[in-house]
Amino acid sequence: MHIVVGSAIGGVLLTPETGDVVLVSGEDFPAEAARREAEHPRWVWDDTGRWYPQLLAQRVRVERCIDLRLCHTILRNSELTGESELARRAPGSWDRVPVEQKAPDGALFDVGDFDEDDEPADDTDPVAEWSLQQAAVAGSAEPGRIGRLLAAESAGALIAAEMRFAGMPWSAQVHDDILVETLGPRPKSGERPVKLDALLTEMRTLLDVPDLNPDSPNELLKGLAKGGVLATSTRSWELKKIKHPAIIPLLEYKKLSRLASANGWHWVDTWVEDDRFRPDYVVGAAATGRWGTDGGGALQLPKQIRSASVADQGWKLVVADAAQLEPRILAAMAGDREMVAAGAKGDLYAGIVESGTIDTREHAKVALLGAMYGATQGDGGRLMPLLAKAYPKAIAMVEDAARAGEKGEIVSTRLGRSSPLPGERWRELQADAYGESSSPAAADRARSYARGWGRFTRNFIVQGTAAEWALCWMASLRRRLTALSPNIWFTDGPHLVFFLHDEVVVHTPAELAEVVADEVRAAAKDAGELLFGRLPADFPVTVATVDNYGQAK
DNA sequence: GTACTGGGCCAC
DNA sequence: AAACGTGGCCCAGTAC
Repeated sequence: MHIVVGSAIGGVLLTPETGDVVLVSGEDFPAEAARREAEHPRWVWDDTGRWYPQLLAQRVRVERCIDLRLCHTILRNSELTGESELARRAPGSWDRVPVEQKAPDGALFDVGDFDEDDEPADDTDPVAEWSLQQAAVAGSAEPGRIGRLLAAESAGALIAAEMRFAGMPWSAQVHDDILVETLGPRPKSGERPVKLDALLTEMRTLLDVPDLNPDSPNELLKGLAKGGVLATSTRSWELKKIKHPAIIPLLEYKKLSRLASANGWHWVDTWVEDDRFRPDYVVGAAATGRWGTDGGGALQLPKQIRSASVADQGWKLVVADAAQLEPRILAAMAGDREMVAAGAKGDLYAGIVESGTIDTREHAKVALLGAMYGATQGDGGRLMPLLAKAYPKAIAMVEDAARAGEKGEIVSTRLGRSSPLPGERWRELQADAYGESSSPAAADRARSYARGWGRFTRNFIVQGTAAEWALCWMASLRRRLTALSPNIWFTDGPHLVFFLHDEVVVHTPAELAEVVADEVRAAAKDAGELLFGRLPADFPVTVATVDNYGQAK
């Protein structure tokens, strides 16, 4: 049973699969949704971010949905549905950025101005779009796979909205303590924290450059030169190679100033309210299906401040991450039983060493990462060929994906998310390299761009399939957590509060922490089966039950 | 003032 | 050791 939700003059139009179409006022919509949720429908709407927050605000939670815009994007691009009517149509309103989303710098996209020549949009009816999508799935060679992807993506949209609603526990007080400890007391605006100031004074003295400006790479380079330090750039790892007493306070300065600017007092003021951190998750932000965030920098919470995420009194954080997820995805996807076996004992890299393929764990790691990223130099590039001998199936799969990308072809994940085509400029460059007026330089450049796109497609299939695994993991975990404490509002029981590629955090009453940990593991098993059936591939998760996020790992 | 780019660095 | 994928964010510098 599904119910399509659309807006109409006078309110919200509900179109159930069977039964009458109903118009309810916007005000009555949450109550009506709550009433119908009892029958466990799948809600079908254009953008989860447009409908679900108002439901959550009225304490209405839904079990299942289809996010038409997210699904539209997948279906338009997927190789599995390339022949569908939906994919063959000219771009329309479903291919546009939804009106709520913001452009960089905070300006709103004006959807009306998207294309001046466009007719007024006549394709916005969600019922019609839903029919097209169902037809696309039904006509696909792999309806099961693509269908699972759409369900998982939509579950992700619900989870993103719920995590935003719940917020991640965040103690402004503990965060402030960390800042005071490392930087000194909060300075007046425009002033440097005292510890940064002391480091600057020390640098200036050691270099004998009283006007050294450490905040501009250009100025810093000049200042270092004036003090007799010849650096080619101001990157930390470059500076580390230089032996000079001023380098030590400089590196410390860079570290502290990063903390102050990215996650300092201003960050807390902006992103933490009522001891909750609420980033805006963007489902499917990356082409690979990985999520992004809009504001708050939730993709890059430095380890330094994670201990400020503190569970409520009587509650715990259950922090779980999938161990070596991407290489395991690679092994399972390729059906490489040797590589799967290497990971069976828990540490895949150690398993590779044990098999006699590569000498040390560290080498095994860079070689495998190199295979997935397309390393050509250093240890990764050098050692990767050893893997090709021991694990031909796995390595052939990523190599094939790279070759396809170099030719400008599409590659796809396990469930059928497909890579975009390279841009206009990329094609021009390739065409120029074969044209009559081609020069050796143009050919070199074309080859270099081709290899670049090959690295993207090589990584796409692994990163994208790992993102699918993570979506399935979370979707299953969400169901399981709800089942643990049914009939109560979800933030009063164990619930997801954070997600980062291969890691989740659940905020839970302490007495349920152990059960939650079991459910996290069980959900990982579900995810493996959803993607790979009964193939004997393990996706172990490490689980830590802690009082604050900093204690995990 | 706003828009854009590159440098640098954080996360996975 | 530092080149090899996906992001976000802050800052400085520059163009308008």
